[in-house]
Amino acid sequence: MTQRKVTSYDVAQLAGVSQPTVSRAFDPNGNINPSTREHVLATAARLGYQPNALARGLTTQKTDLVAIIMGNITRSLFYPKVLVEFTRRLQALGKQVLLFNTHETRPVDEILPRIMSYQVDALIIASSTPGRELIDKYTSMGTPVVMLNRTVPDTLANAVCSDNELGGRLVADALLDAGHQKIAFMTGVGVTATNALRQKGFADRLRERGCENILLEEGAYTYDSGYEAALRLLDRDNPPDAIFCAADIMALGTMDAARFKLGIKIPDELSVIGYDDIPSARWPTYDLTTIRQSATQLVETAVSLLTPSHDLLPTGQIILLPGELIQRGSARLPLQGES
Amino acid sequence: MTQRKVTSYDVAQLAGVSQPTVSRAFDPNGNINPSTREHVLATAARLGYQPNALARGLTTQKTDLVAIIMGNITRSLFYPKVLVEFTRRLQALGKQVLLFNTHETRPVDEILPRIMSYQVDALIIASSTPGRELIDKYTSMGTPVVMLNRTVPDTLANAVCSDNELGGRLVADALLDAGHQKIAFMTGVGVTATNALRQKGFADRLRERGCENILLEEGAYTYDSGYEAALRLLDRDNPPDAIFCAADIMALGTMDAARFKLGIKIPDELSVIGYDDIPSARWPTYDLTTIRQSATQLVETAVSLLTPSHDLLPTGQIILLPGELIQRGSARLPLQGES
DNA sequence: ATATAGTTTGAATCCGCATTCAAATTGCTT
DNA sequence: AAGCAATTTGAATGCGGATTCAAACTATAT
Repeated sequence: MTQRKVTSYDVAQLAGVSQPTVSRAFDPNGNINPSTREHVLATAARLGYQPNALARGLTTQKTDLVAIIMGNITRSLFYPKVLVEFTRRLQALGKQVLLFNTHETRPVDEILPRIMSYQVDALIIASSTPGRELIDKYTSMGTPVVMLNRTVPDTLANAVCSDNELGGRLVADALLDAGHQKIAFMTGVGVTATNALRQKGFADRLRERGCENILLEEGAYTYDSGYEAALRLLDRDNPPDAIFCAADIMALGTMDAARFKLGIKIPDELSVIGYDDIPSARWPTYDLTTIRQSATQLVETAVSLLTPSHDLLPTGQIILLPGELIQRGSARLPLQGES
Repeated sequence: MTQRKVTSYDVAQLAGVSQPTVSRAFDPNGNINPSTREHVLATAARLGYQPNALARGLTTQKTDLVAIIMGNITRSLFYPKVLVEFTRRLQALGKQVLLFNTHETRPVDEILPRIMSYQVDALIIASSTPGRELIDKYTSMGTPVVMLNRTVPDTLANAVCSDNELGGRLVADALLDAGHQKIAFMTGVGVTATNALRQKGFADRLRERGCENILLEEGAYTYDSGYEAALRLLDRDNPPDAIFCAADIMALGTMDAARFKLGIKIPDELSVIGYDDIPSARWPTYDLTTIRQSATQLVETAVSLLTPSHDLLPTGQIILLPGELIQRGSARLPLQGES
């Protein structure tokens, strides 16, 4: 039942060579006679031998493990998509993904040491924000750290972010161009950078164009919170005629609250715009106008930062990827200037 | 920049003890003087020492790594939920998750050896089906293997599944009770066991109650495929007045196709029932009647199979978890027998 | 045939920690 | 105070491969 694992010594013995030779056979750059390699590999295959990644990692100081740390990813399909893109790409590079979930009650900093004990080659942090000290500790020890859609000021780690501020500005322009006056912003929860930047770009641009009164309502990055926040926002004396939600998933809740609970017509009486372009955004029921944030592109960029093609890995870089306004049916279109 | 990692020898030296003593200080059951332990741990903390999990795994033959293998998980939030539940629970047990994605072009069996090279303590396979040989190889080597919602006949691995056949039967009863006659089933893609069992239970029960004509249409576990399949199904001479979709996500597509493309009223002219109870199912737009399959419960059960509280791990077990019909507004309710 | 450079190979060692086993220490008993 | 068990500790070793270095062998040049 419990047969011992096959080791390189077993293969060596059966193949009539020494253990280092087996090791070399499995090293693509190993100095070994091609015929010997062939023989060793054949023997290995016969025994079902597979090098022990732990032992290998111990000597080479390289594990091919990449840790991915994510917060709550089940609010919408955006982060699951990000996760899958990461694992696909990393697997293709021969890396394996060590996955961690941060919980409200279990902050990043507590689990980081546990992660690092596995000697991961790199660290990807998405949708949760670690403390600067730890980040810098690992970065300075030579472990590349890349944050996704989060930044930590004054750190050595790199970050790849959607240009949230630009996204906010794009939405502001779209709403003003469509002639909206009473405009609201539905925030995400907490002081996540993404949330704040989307709001900042949005508010800044509105003000630049002379719109000062922005209604604010707090959501929590969930459908339900969007639904509730929309009710609070719309069920008042002077309700907004346009709502920009910090995330698509809240926009969906907003639309449903408006349409089904309050009987408000979209986009005739209310424009709703989201952020992310999750799959449901283009379902006919919603047909949500939104800022597209490409998971593929974010991940691609993040991964490229991990492979130090540059000799010394860059530090403290923040790469901003521009989003794109996807105009669909949930928001009034810009006036054609025909008055 | 690249300072060497702190090892147990460094701690030992600074603490004035031997390396084994450091090791014992970190072992909760280690035979060590409490005061010595305290001193060692303090020194370790001062140096920022963290035991190397690789080295530890090499000697103990236990890595606290659990591999999770999943196929395409971004079609709906069901599998992301499963994944998050797994990582949460496993993390709580001190385990780490090694995540793998199977791709159409990259079958499970090819990546399994790579996974096993990391000496994972257990293997969880969801939404993709591996070959029996490999499964048995690892199981017999002492690595517990648990499959989720998949089974492989005649294998030593355990499986935890929603009782798909029962689910199908529940839906059949609900539709017949509501007086439906022209009933259709929308399949998932391929010969996944879940899909086939849902269909079997559904068809069997319909036949048992005298309904022989079941329309079949093939979907692919996506919103779009559900949309398309619904069009094919409804845009014919004698269209069904009830559709049971093998997954919620297809049911959503079906509803939108019916309502928005074909102008069919739900549930007055058409009943739609799904399977899973994903979050969107209870959004007001959809209000989808469905079979609830609890991710939490599936995961909980699967994890309990990994911790061999039983001395010898059970083999070849298939645990079926009953689903529950959640009646919402997308399907006509059962007639109250008032004729 | 002999010297020399280039290939291949194996013995020894290391990676960082856990564990075995014997030695040293401590505590109690009588 | 001697005797013995229970604690506590350290030296040595192993886990499974990678790597260094020197030895053995091959090929080429003179």
